[in-house]
Formats: sequence, structure tokens, C-alpha cells
Amino acid sequence: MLIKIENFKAEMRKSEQKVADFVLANPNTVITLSIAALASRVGVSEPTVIRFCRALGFNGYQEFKLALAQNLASSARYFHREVLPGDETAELAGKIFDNSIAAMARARNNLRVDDLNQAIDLLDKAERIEFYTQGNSAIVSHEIQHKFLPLGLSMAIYTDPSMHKVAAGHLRPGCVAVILSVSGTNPDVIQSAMVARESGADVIGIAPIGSPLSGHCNVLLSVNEDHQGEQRRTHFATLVQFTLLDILSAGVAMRREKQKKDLSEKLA
Amino acid sequence: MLIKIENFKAEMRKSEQKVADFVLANPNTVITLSIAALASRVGVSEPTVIRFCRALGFNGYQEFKLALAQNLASSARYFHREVLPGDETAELAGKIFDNSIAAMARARNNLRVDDLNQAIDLLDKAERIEFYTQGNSAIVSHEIQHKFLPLGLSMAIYTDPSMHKVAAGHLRPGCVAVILSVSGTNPDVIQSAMVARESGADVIGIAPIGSPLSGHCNVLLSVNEDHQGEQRRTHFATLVQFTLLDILSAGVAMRREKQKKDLSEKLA
DNA sequence: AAAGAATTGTAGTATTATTACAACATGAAA
DNA sequence: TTTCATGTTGTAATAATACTACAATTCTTT
Repeated sequence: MLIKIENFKAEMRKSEQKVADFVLANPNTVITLSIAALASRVGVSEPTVIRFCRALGFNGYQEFKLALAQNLASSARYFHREVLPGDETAELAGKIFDNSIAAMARARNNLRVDDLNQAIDLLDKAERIEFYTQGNSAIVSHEIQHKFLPLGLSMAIYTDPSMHKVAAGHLRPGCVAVILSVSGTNPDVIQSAMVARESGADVIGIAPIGSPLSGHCNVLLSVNEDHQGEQRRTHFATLVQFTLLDILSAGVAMRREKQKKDLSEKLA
Repeated sequence: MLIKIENFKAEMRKSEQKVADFVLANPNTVITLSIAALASRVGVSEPTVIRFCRALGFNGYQEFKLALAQNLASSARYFHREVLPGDETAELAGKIFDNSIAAMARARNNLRVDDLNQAIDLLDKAERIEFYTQGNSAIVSHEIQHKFLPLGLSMAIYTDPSMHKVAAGHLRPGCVAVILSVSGTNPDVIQSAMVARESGADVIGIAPIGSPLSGHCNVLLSVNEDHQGEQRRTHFATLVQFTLLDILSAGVAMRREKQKKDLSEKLA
């Protein structure tokens, strides 16, 4: 919603833009103000406020305010709160759950559908898939088996970084390497990505956006930015990795279902 | 909010209760209605509507409506939507993320702090801890190691159900068995729980509430109810299990920190 | 610089929320 | 049962708020 306002701002008239600026700066105040109050605070007339609402596609001020309020509420529901030493169990549990949810929501918002589509395409058409995990990301290896083996893909999982490189050297064009890394900084893993690409394989990275690894991937699916020092970032990254793997496997599965269906319709 | 209305309803006057009923039945309609519209729909006068709002502690109708709208928005943000065969990637990814988040939010709401506290207590004071996992839950075994080993607990993990029973037979009072199960129905696992209790150990279950296993645990931490047929329930249960384990380990860690601090203060 | 178009504000109207108070209902005491 | 007191609900007036029509202003373009 605030993003929508930001986007529409450019094609608004000057005085409406003033309203937009104020709303963007104090969204939580705006939802309690009347038209008159908002107009006088911004320094424009009341009709201008209404025109601003209409420009955004709302029928009137109330409708706009309601939408804004709902929007703020839903985005503010889960946000990151550090766990503190004195926290009681209730607080601790609430925060860890909220932070986990916030991490997932963040990942969801950062998700680039194009990249995801590309990754699914690569996996679907891959002659062979190799998963490279390391350190904490190794935890998800079992999950990979559970999700991808049933699809009948030709695949292997390597959890030892020293093995990655060896395996990556034997990849060929048409192969896909999926590299999972919580930090995206481990030199071994980065080297494996480079070797895989030299071998002509495509590399899908599941790692923080902007991390050193990200530059060496054909497709990057971002787990959250690597907030240094954030408590439990590994846990959050793992949750996101888990979910991304689920989406990838579901995506491949659906694509294959569709092919099967298209084929049988063609034959019929 | 709706729960709050439900609670306050009892101590409202008859006509206000009518308003309460209508709001509870059609909350999403109410947020778009004016006082007059709401009053006529309910069949009461306008002031009654206002009195209803005041009874709930709001200053007026607008304030009430805003709060209700925000409340609905935040609880409706993530809800379960089945993935359908024709879904495009964007839809698929959105749904899986949303459903994952919804599962976490549900778990958070169902969380019973007393149980959690009890579990943390047991773990903190346990002479020895054994984790029994099985099937899909075995996935989290690595995670258990990562989170609990650093705490310096005396612990072991068994992923083979036939081993559970053997191990459980050797537990003693003061020991704790933590049993993870997505379904809570596997007979082997249930038997292990029984054996562990016969041995005098405490049993912490991380399983669906109401499942057969739940009756055999001293403490049950509920992953979501086992919605038969729900897609990806394993995935969701795993996410919740993950997070619960994180909370448990963090809880134990904090308790120990506190003890250390208390001790050093005592000595100083 | 003047005409036209676009933008903004003024002033009035309609809608909506709120208040004051009167009418009605309910229950207890005579 | 009647009467009074108390509590509940609605009516009608008022205040606040949202919205509209149009006039004034500003900006563009020639």
C-alpha cells in the first residue's frame, strides 16, 4: 500500500503529492485523522485529500483510511524483536515464533517470481541435479531427499565441501548444481559454484542476496539478507531454505503433471 | 478482538448484545457500514451502536471500526489456501509461503506457556535426555544436535523406532525422553513413550494435540492438529517442530545463564 | 501577453457520528 | 396490584465529517 502510494506519487499533482508525502511519513497518524485534520496538517484543502484518495483508486477518504489501516495492521503483525536475557518463557516463545514468521514473511516479499520460474525450469529439464550443502545447511539434506527423490529426478547430494568441487568438476552442460548456504561466504562453496559453471552446468544458489556466492549463480533464490549479529539467523535461514525447497519441488511436480496432461490430451 | 466482544457480551444490555451478535457474525461487513446502516440492519437505534462501542472501551464508532478492521486484517493476513493444479509459480510460491506462515501462527496461538515452561524445566534438570524421532521427524535430528549439544547436555538421538524401545527401557527416573512425531499415531513411537514412562523417565511429546501419542506424555507441545489430507502437513509440522526445538534450547540456555549469574552474585 | 487547460481552493450540501433527553420497560417495595 | 425508582432504549436535535459544484488561481502554450 505504501509502496503503491510511492509509485503513484509521480503521476499526481503537486498538492496531492504533499498529501502522499505526509501519508508515507506518518501512516499511523493518518488513520486517526479526519479529512479536515489531515488537510490542515499537510497544508492543502480538503478536496485535495479526497482527490488524492481517488487517484489511488479509492472511492473516498473512509475507504482509503480503512485500507491503509488494514494494510498497516497486517504488515506490523510480525516484526523482528530481539530476545533479551531476562525474557520469561512466554516472551521468549512469542518472540522466537514472531521472528520466525517475520523471516518467512520477509522472504516471501523478497521473492522474485522470475528467478523462481527459471529455477524450476532448470530443475525440470535438468539431465542431472546435484545438491551441495555445507555446515548448517546440511541439515536440509534429508529434506531434499524427501521432496525431490519422489519426482524421479536423477540427483545426488553432497554435504562435504571438499567433495563438492570434485563432483562439480564432473558436471556437464544440462546438469544443474543447487548450492545451499546460510551465509553465502564460505570460500569452498564459492569455488564449487565456479567449478560447476566452468563445467557448463547451471548453478542455482539458495543463499543471502548480495553475498559473495550470489555473483556466481545463474539463479539466486534469496534467503534473507545476512544480518550480521542477528540472533538465530541460521534458524531463520533454515526455515526459509526449507520452504523454498518445498516450493521448488512442488513447482517441478506441477510442471510434470501438466506435461503429462497435455500429452494425453494431444493423444486423445 | 472478536473474542473480546464475545467475552463482554454477557455484561451488555440486550440491544447491545444484538449488535455484538451481528458484529461477530459479519465482522467484515461491519467495517464498511455507517452507524445508521449497522443500526438498521441489526434493528436497533444508532445510539445503541455507539453505546456498544463504548462498552468495549472505544471512544466512538470510528475508533471501534478501525480497531476491528486492523484486527481482521492481521488475523486474516495468512490463512490456509490449498495449492491447485493450475496455479502459476507466483501463486504456488505465495500459497506455500502463506500456508507455512499460517501454520506457524496457528502453532503460536495454540502454544501453552505452562507446558513449555514445564518442558524447559524438565530438560534443564534432566540427568540425561534422549530424543526419539521417526520417519519425517528424523529430519530434525541434525537440528537437535546443533541446538542442544552446545548446551552441554548429556543426550542421545535415536532415529530408528525399533531402537527407541530398547533405549527407553534403560532410562531411569530423572531422565527425559523427547518424542517427535508428525502424526502422533505410529504404534512404535507410542509404545516407546509407554516404556519410557514405565522406566520412570519423563516424556515430552512434540506431536499433534489429541493424537494417540499425546495421552502418553507428561508434557505435550503441540504441532498443529493433524488435518488429514491437508497438503504438505509434514512440511508445516516440521517447521513448527524446528521452531519449538529452538525455543526449548533457548529456554534451557537462558535458565542456565540465569543460574550462573545468580551464583556469581551470591559469591560476590 | 493572452487563451486555454490544468490545478487548487472556497463555500455550500449531504452524510454520518454524537448528544441530550424523553419514553418505555423492568423490578422492587408498599 | 400499584407506585416508584432504576435501568434501558429510542427520538430528535446538534455537531462533526465527508463530499460536490464551482470559482479562483496557476501553469502552458502559442
